[in-house]
Amino acid sequence: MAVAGGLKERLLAAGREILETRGLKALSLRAVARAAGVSHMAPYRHFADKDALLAAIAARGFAELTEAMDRAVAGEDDPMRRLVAIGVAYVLFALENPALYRLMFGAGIGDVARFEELSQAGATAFARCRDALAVVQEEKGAGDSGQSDVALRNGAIALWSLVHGLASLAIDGRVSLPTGDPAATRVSIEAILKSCLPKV
Amino acid sequence: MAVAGGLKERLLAAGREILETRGLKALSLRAVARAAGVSHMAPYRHFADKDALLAAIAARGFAELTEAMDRAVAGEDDPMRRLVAIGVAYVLFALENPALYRLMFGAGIGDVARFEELSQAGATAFARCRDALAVVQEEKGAGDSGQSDVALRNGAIALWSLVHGLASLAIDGRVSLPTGDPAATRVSIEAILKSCLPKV
DNA sequence: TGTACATCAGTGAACGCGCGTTCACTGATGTAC
DNA sequence: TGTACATCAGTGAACGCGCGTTCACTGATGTAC
Repeated sequence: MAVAGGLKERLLAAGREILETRGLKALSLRAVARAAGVSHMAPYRHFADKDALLAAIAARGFAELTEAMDRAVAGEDDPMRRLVAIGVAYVLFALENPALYRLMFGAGIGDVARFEELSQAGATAFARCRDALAVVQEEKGAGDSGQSDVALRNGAIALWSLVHGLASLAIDGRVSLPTGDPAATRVSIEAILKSCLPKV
Repeated sequence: MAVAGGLKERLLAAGREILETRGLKALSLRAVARAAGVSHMAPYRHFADKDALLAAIAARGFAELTEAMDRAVAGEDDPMRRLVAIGVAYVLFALENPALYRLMFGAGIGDVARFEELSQAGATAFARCRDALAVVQEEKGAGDSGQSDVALRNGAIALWSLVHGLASLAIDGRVSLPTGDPAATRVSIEAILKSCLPKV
């Protein structure tokens, strides 16, 4: 039963599907195999074990998130506006893929540290935030030098914390954002992020 | 076998213990009963089901977190310093109780919304952050009025996002903070938080 | 003071469940000579 | 062109596991009369 794309791709797609329709708890190896129309042992041809399959799905999630951030800044030149656009895109991605987002941060995976591909994909997404912040900081403090490396590192961690925290709280229902109108959601996220972002 | 404190308290304590020593996955109803030295059915005398037990443990966690923040600001009068102290205490609490912290935000609980006690305890903790921020904002913009309610709401959500995000990223190993020396940990958290907090 | 009954905390056997993983296999495809 | 063998993706039965929950129970304590 060799369908176009190969079983590996089909398993990853089936996993994504289960994740968003039935949640993290339903994402078992057997359920994924079932959804892909294959015996429950077939996934072992492509993944060492269950966690390897989950980690691969999570890594794809980070790649998608990175793409979403890239799309959000396309055609925008102002550094501060780019930074805000990235933050908004980040939170929106989490809102649209809540279970995937949780999986990306290790929920349900035994030992996250095993999977280099996953931490790399996460680092790439983080780098988008950090780079956008760097441009804003350069523009602001054009004159000073010295300890700006530390300032960038701390600022980047704070920025990531801010968007990750808001995304998590919103997903877990601890903070409620307007959900009906997409534009209203964006405006609301933007207002929250701006209340913490460096003024320009 | 009626030991001082009652079985309910012992079950909650046993749950806390398992959580920190063996993690969230090991926190089953049967394991808690076992650790409390009681049959696996005994917990049903005190909790409707497994999730009710977990939610009770989580609610205690929020109460502890609130206490930790209160201790952190005791004897400190400067509003901005109070705000930072609360943030640092928040993140430190999460670092010291990672599995409990995850449980507090619903990890492993089927339907968090069922448990009013839990969401109340969370709201109380959140209120500590919001109130500390309110004092800072009052002091800053003593003259203006008008839409400060919205500004406070957004600022409080951003502040909570910031500390929750940093706590989560640190717990999940996505951000590494100095762990050996407690003082160094504090300094590091403070530096990160300050790079995002309103300047005074 | 004694008897009969109700309440209540905890017991322990049993259930059905889906899980991850093992094992030995089938059957198609590729390759060496 | 044909034969023998290796490789490889997927199969399906079977395993042992711990789980949450059901059920009928035991034995101690409280209470009414």
